Amino acid sequence: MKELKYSRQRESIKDFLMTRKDHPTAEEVYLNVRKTFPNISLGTVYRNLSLLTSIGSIQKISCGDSCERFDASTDSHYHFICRKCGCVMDMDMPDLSFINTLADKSFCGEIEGSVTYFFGLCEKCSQEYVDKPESKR
Amino acid sequence: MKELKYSRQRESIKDFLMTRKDHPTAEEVYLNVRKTFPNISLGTVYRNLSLLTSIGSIQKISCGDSCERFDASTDSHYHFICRKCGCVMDMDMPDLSFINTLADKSFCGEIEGSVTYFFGLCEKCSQEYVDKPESKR
DNA sequence: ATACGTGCAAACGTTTTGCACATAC
DNA sequence: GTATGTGCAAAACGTTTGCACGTAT
Repeated sequence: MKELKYSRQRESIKDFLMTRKDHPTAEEVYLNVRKTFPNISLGTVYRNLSLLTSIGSIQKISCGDSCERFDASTDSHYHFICRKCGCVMDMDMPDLSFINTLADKSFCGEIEGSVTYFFGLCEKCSQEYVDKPESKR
Repeated sequence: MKELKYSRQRESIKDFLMTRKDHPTAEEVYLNVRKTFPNISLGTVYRNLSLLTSIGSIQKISCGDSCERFDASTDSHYHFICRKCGCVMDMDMPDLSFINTLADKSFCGEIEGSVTYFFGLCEKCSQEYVDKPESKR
């Protein structure tokens, strides 16, 4: 069994993620943590992000984007992805886990869970659509 | 506006996808289409897969896996991913689009749609769990 | 003292792209 | 004839890994 030792870098990565409500990519984490640890390497960031994910301390979000994103809040919640600006936001909405029961009814294996992403236009981007004349969209 | 010209390679890619109910990766498409066009390049496969996706002729499935998968059936349906063998299967289950309405109620932007993936054990893998003694799992 | 973490750089797997040639129209 | 498609190879991209050194315990 592998023992977990403290590291300032790991703490700093986790701390940074906790300050953010958007969902930074590994690169963004790297650029920010570098302000505190100028010599930290991208490899270390990846290693720690994946370690933190595996111990359930953070959550990895795979949203069909080219790269993974990370979220310090690990309680189950839903994400929205804006098709225009690409931002990823938390949704504040009721639990949907009953769809797993629904799925199970017509499925022969074993449903353990599900992931749902919503997409569309975020508040800011949908405002722009309303404000601008069609020609400028 | 870019004009779309016929190509035998593209047709062959689409045809191959239509014969498959699992959801091949670009690599798998490449290996199979190569039986008909031994000189086809992986680049051509990627170019055509992304072109077919953009005209809505096929569907791209991003399931947090390392690579994208492609599906010739473009009507909205749900996918299941086995956490053990990694297979991706279609779900035969009722429409869930009402969750978009549900999401919209507590959201400030504009919900255009959603993607849901179910995960767990497929029929085959869940059978193995039942058959084998715990020590062999 | 020793196991675990780090920085660095090289390697990896997937996908994209620049180019000259081939093909559809 | 011309715009679009292709094959090839190189590059880009995000991510992982091997190694020697550093640090926590």
